[in-house]
Amino acid sequence: MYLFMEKKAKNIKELAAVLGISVTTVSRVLNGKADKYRISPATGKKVLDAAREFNYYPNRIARGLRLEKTETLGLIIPDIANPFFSSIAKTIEFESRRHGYSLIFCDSLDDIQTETELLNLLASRKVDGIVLAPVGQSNKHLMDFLKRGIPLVIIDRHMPGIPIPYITTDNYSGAVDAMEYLVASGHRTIACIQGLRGISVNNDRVRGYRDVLIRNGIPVDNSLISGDDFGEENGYIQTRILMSREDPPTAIFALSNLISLGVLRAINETGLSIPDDISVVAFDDQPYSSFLASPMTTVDQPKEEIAKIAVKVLLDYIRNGSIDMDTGIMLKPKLIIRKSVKRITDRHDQAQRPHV
Amino acid sequence: MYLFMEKKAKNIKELAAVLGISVTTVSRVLNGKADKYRISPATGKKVLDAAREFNYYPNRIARGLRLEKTETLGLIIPDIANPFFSSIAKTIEFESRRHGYSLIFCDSLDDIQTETELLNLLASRKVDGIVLAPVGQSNKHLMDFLKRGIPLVIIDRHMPGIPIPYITTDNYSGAVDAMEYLVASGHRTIACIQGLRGISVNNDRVRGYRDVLIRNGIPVDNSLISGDDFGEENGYIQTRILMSREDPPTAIFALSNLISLGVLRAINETGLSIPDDISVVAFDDQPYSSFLASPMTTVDQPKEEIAKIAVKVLLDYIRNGSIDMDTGIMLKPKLIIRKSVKRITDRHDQAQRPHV
DNA sequence: TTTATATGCACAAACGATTGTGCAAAAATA
DNA sequence: TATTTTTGCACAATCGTTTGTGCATATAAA
Repeated sequence: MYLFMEKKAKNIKELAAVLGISVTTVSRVLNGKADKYRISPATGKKVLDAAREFNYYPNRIARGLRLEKTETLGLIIPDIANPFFSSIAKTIEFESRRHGYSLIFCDSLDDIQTETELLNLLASRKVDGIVLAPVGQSNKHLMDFLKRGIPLVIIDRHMPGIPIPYITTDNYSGAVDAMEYLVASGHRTIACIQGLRGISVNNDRVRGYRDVLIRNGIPVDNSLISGDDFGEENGYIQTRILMSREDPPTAIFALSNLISLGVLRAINETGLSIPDDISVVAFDDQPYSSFLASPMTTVDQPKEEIAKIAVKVLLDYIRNGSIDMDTGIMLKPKLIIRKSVKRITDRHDQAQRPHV
Repeated sequence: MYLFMEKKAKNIKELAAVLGISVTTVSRVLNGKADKYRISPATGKKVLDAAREFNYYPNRIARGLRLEKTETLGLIIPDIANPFFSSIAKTIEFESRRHGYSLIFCDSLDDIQTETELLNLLASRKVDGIVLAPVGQSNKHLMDFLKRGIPLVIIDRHMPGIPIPYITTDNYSGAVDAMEYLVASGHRTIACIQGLRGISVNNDRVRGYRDVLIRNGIPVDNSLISGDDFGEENGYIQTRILMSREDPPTAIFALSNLISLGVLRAINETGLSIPDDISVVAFDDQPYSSFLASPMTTVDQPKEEIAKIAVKVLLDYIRNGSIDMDTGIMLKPKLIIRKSVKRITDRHDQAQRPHV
């Protein structure tokens, strides 16, 4: 009977009791402060051995209360089922844990109300800091949240004029690369299916789209810039509309991976094929991008870098209690060229394009 | 100046102070126990108003310490970047929050050592319960963990002979459906690229594969059952090997979505095409499955159901402090037929297949 | 008017850890 | 041996809640 009894200590008091010493000493040893408080090596060893033997793990809730830090970070993401975000979440969790932090994960369901509630929830749970991939255009709730003094960094988007550090893709540069490639391939009528208007991600990408056209002397046709949502459905609808025009585009620039899935569905249904009938470039590379009916040319965002840097910036913020609020990091994405863009022989003897 | 000062109460003491009443009363009102302790409605209203006005949110760490429950669940998953798991994670987070629980999310990186550490970490963080998608075959660490008395449910896999409730797909039935379809389409030489051997998920799927062959009078060729990992690379390698045989299979049954991506890569490289040269059926449907070069026929696991039921079972477990440890729920998957399987006209006048 | 009951709230302990300070005993110095 | 210094550890307060119990005052019953 006795043989099968697990030796256990459910709290530091029990552990101290079996050792016949005070909880103070046990705590100090366990926190590596034996030297600072002049605990003898003999006592130190006894404590360490006992902790192992009795399978003692400190109660981190109590610890959090006393230390006023929980070694926990919060992560709020609009949709974890979106591979772009799940990939970022993976790295954030890994990096956090590597630094001794756990992660409370929340999905805002792309809803700003939920996002607001989640921020408060994380605050009441006393996370030491938050990584937020914000939804929506409004940032009033963020301004309010700032007052609580909880370290916060933003990823994916940035909110101009609001003093919160951010780490994002250089969306402008990504769009420019993609568009230069399309233009270089001879395309002149290029549609742009955009996501949520008004947010930085979208603005920057659309700006890249326009600039490249202008720079190449191609008139910007606003009716070719359509859509208003990063989801699949939007991609589908806009493509159906675009392809029913009298002068359909020869190429579509889809501003998100989900949009591009919608584009594919519409093209499938229309019986067209990529790239022969229509060329497509999409933002955000995916593991399956190269296995699609026609392997997709994509703008690959540096997801891992974004996540790593976000955690690093956040931890600095936490440790120093402050940070340069102008911290804004934009990472260059990479154009991955596959087979979804057709090379068009140009009818006009196009003047030499100026280079970027 | 005064106008711009936010009214704040950082803890219940401050709030009680401005109201001129005791923290006891404040706490009771805030927890809806006004009646039980006969707080007058007037006082009750005062407290509620003040809480709102002073933007007071209780410190849930302190609460957790006192109540010995944190209203937090733990989730351990082998790879959040895998869409199968990210989709499950999304539902688990949503359902948890709906019931007032937050989620500490951990990625075990498919590593059993990490998984063990995470279990201890979550224990020391005093989560009220854990949903675990276990990695590896061994379950010794789970047996050890059980002694801690923390409610635990397992998803995706089940561990025979270990008293932990589980919720999984009925993998056997899914495999049977897929195989019956392949056989009905005239295939006789069907390869099976499996994942990690020895675990229930894999065993059950392989058993389904075998049983259907036997039931249809097709000899089981063990050399057609290959592979040992659920990853993409395994799918790739095994396909290359299979396709270089003298008698290559006419169909491949890929036992995971990642394996099927590897299969696609190999087939692509070999210059073959689906379904003309080779048919493919894969376990686990994905959002992009229908947009692949040839839309893939898949076994769709009831991810959302699994997640919902897992949370429900776990919460029951937590509330009752115990549960029937024989709880084991297997949900039927659904075969989604697309265009990756070729209908083969049978050379032999095959006898009527017995039906399931 | 006196006694019994109901009403409305506060005191103080507890949850499990950390830490400034204090106090013996041992060692070093005088 | 007497004094000072060092060594080794413990006391008790604290973090922000929750809650059993108790104590006045107000109301009802006698």
